[in-house]
Amino acid sequence: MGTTPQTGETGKQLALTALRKAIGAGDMVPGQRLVEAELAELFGVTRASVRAALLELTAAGLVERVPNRGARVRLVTVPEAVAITECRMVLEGLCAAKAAELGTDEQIAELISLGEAMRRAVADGEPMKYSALNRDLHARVREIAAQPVASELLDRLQGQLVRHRFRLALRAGRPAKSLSEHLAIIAAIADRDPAGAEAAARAHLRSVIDALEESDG
Amino acid sequence: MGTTPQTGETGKQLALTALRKAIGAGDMVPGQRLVEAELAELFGVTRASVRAALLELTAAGLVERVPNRGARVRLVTVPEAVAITECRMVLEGLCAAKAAELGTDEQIAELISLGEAMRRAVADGEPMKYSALNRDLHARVREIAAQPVASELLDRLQGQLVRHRFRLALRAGRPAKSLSEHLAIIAAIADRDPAGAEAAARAHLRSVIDALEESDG
DNA sequence: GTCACAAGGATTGTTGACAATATGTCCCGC
DNA sequence: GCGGGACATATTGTCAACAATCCTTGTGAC
Repeated sequence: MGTTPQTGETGKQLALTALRKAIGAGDMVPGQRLVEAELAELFGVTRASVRAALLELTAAGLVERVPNRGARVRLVTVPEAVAITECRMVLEGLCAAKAAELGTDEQIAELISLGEAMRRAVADGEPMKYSALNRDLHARVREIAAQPVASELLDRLQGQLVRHRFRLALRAGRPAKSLSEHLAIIAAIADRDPAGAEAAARAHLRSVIDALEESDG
Repeated sequence: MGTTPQTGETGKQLALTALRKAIGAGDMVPGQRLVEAELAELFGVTRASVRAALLELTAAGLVERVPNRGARVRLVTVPEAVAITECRMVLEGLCAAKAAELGTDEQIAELISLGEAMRRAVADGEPMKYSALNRDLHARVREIAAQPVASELLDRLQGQLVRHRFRLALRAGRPAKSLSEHLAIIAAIADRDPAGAEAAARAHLRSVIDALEESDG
């Protein structure tokens, strides 16, 4: 879903994916000006396409636009990242509770095996693999919760944190702490305990917030 | 904030406010096609402005767009309204808890007087005034909570519910129930009790969800 | 030396025309 | 009578040129 860079895309879609990738990869640093004409030439599309893409990214919260002064890559400060994560906290809590309510046996078995894979990744010292599994787990929980609205909001919030999440994954000792929190979420969902699942999800993101606040600078 | 129809607006802003108003007022019914050229002539702006406005409204969740087939007013089903309200529930819970934490004495005094005004509005049988005060209260709580991120998400969600909220306000007996729930939220915030405020806010929106589900059709 | 002001340059916002795409219809073959 | 394919139409997506706006820089008066 996230990665569909089909060749036959329309100009706007092309500009959109290109810009998303560039911002995510850090090629465009926060605060950098995004001049429509430059981007148009860079991506080989017209200014109108770039313009549409910039509008969409503005709505997604990735770029900032001032009426007659242009667009810049949005800078997400640490306090803002904390506020975003607080919202994620309650929304993921909602999803975890719903998942505990609605999950089928097979879905829960999948979650458990995902948890096992995460445990192995940490044991083997593969932070990148762990990070990928981490995303899988959150996505899976949201899918089970069958809450498209919450899921969309979470996507939106997540999109603004690419830079911070990247920094966080590299902190020593973080994966081990994160792992036990994730396993607690899985256990509560497996127990069909909505309140417990919500509490576990919240505890996890509270811990992410603490880590964020320590790492300011 | 919501109503700024300044005359000197740019074309896109003009189209945006006009479309918002038209959809909110019900002039454009859900499912209705929104043809760019028609709207452009109707509002006296160019197609590009209408286009930009439609993109923004799509991001806001008010209209639906399929790539080469145009835009329609988005239809929000009752189950979807429930899902939206569930998200509101946890986010407003977060804001209420934060408000209980951060509110100054004056701010809390304001909330209490707002609650008094609501009580009077119900006693006097003025549902419209009550509804306005209701919006004021929620806005005020969010302002005290100082959570721009959550606030923005709530705005977005609220925007999709205009039609349903309208129907809900007219239900008999609803204001009285709603009033006591609101007073409970205010009391918990005044007691500086974050957990209690969150629980009260959740209880309130849970009751809204129940009312929504009863009123399907 | 500093402030006010005006010209210049760069960038966004707008306009109208053009191309691409999807839908609906009609006719033809079976 | 029914299904399939080509045409006509309506609508969106794209393009290049124009107008409006804002920032910068340079100049002159005090």
